[in-house]
Amino acid sequence: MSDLFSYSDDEPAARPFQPAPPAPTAPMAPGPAADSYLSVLNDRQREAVERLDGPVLVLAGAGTGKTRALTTRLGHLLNQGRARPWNVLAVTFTNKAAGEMKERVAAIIGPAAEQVWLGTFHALGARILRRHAELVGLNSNFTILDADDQQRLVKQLLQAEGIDDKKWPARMVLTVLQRWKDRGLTPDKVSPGDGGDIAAGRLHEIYRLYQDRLRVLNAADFGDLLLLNLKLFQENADVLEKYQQQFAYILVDEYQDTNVAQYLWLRLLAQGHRNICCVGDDDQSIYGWRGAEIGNILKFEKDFPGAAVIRLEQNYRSTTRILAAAGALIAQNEERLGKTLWTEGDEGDPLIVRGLWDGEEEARTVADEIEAHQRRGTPLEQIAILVRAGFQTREFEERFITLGLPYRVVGGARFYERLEIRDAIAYLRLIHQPSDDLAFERIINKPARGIGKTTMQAIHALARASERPLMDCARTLLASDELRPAGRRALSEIVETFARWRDLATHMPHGDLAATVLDESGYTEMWQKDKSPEAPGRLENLKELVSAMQEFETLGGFLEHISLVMENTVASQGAQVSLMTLHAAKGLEFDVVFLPGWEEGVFPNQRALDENGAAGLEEERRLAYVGITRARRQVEISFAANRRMHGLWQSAIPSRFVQELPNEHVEIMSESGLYGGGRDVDTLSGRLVAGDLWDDPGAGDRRHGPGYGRRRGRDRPTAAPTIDGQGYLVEQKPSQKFAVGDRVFHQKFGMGDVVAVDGGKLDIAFDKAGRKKVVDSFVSYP
DNA sequence: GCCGAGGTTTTTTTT
DNA sequence: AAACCTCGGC
Repeated sequence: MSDLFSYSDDEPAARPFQPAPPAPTAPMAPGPAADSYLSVLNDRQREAVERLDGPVLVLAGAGTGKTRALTTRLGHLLNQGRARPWNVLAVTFTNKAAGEMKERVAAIIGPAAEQVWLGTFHALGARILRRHAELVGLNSNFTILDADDQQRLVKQLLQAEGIDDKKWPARMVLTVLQRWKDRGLTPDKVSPGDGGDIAAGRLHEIYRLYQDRLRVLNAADFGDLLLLNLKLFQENADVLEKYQQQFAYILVDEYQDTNVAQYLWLRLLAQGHRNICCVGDDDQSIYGWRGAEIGNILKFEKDFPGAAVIRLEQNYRSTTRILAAAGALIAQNEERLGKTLWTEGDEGDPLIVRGLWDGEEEARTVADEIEAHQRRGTPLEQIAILVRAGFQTREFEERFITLGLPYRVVGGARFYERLEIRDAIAYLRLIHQPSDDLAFERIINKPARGIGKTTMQAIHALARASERPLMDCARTLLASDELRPAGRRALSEIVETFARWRDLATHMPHGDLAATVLDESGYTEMWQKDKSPEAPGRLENLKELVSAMQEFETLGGFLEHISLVMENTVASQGAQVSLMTLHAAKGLEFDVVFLPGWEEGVFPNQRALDENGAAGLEEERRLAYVGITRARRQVEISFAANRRMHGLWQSAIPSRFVQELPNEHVEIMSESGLYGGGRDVDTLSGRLVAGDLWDDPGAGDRRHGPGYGRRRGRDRPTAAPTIDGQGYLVEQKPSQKFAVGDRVFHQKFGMGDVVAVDGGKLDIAFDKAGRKKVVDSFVSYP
């Protein structure tokens, strides 16, 4: 019996898609309008656009015009009259991608683009769910919980169940729950043993409690938006059929990032017309940690027999050397469909790889290089620094601030995640949806209005006993004699005020409502009285929130926006260098890309390696591939020999990815001694030589001297670094063996005693620098 | 219920 | 090193 609701890893779907119907008999006659947008496409892209029927997989390498093909396809099928806008489902992963697509489609077909079901998986899932919420036990005004809400909720559950939330942090518990949801597993599909010993071996129980709690709160988390769609479709054949009929054409962007739940959702919806077109690049699958199933794209042809597979391999972005380097790197991965990018463009410059002494020097060097690029005419907004993890931006920011170099951090702390904004939203949520206990708890006594522990305990006790929302219980308690007069008065006042606001919400524009609420609640006043330096900024943010609300038709619409979109509202002003994580950079391109922090443990990230082994390494490598392929003209990679992490110095060795780059496309600029740590350069397998400026590791202050920042190409000083393509592949000499108690010398930290030995890593108590962990090759006997 | 001292933990990536 | 948390004193 077929089971479209379940997923198997290695077998084709129980009831696979039928082969594509034969291509339309009458060839389409492209009108003049069609010509204009089709003529700019290459043959492959054009095929991806014109093959409208049956399942199609477009394997689109980086920079091959993937978005253009997808968007044009959407415009084309509407333009051809194949479907009405609302018969098309177009799914993306990010709101940004959705917005871009909407814009481009509008350019082809005009305002009708608005009618297309175009959005992220989550936004579309929510849209469908709101229409049928009652069928899955929710009210249509359900709240979408954000990460913070979820975590608080799990923490409460753990504590209520007497599970040590130190040993099993809510964060960790939630991650596993989310992975289950990503895989389409509802509590009934999870066995008691599946959680391992997490949450004292009671994770499945916690999962069930968590879901129960969400129902009571009339809330859904991100995973539920998909999961409840599946439940809805599974239990209501008529609803499913309606959508299957409606969506005559389905388009999916970034297919390599879909998780199992999303895959099942698509597979169900595609059953109606079987016109599904997925665009993706297995080499850019970098969301495995979020449940993305690279297998979805790898087995597309099995799932959709007869699927047309179209490869887009002509790259319009990068130089041949960048493509060659990226290609050689990614070729080390086993799990891939295989693509070879090519370009008609220039050869370009080699990639630059720099070994530097420490993180500070790395930041200094990158900043100087950026200024050099700027002088040579590259605008700042065409330069990006891409890091593995968010915290790595800090060193660069500090350097840029001292230099006065304008920069922006993309995807950092988000507007809607700020404390004051979350508080303000909690007020609005509670007005919109009185059973939102998380919002209730957040603001019922903020600002302090005399609702203390005792009152809250009474409310909680009743809520637990009656399984009713806190706001309800508060009201019940007010009608009883349970509360002490002081608490009662305070509670009564705020509860009544909320009732009044709720009434106000029905006739007042919600922007005004928000202003009124913030004012009357005393929330604004609380920050006005606050003397902390952040307070004025917070008030600014609140004002911004109120004005942002004006753009929305309804309060519900606004709340949906903030739960799902959550994008940074900071508009980029003027020319700025971009600073972001590799993940955030996907889909973007820049003339010049800096890739710092290429050290083992940092990139590839140690935890990715520890937790996911070979698969983790491959994902890290794909991340490197994404990074390199962001660049049009120039890539500058760097690694530091020493880095301060968590307050202590750590030594590191260059990332294995450095060595995986092809010699002929790489130019090495390393400080002498960096690889070997005090060892003579001659002991390296080649001639890794640095310029004279770099020979003295203590020359920190001289590094801004003449000649700095122009060590490439024609500008290179005559006594310049000799770059031998074979040179940098460092043969680590067998490490010298050190023993506990040895007296040793380190270039930066001076003399010290070995306290512990762990393989190649030494724990050393330095006389001056304190205790550090250091790789043994940086240490020698005095 | 608020504040500060002291101790601990942090850093993977995000719809 | 900085941010976060917890606990004890007011």
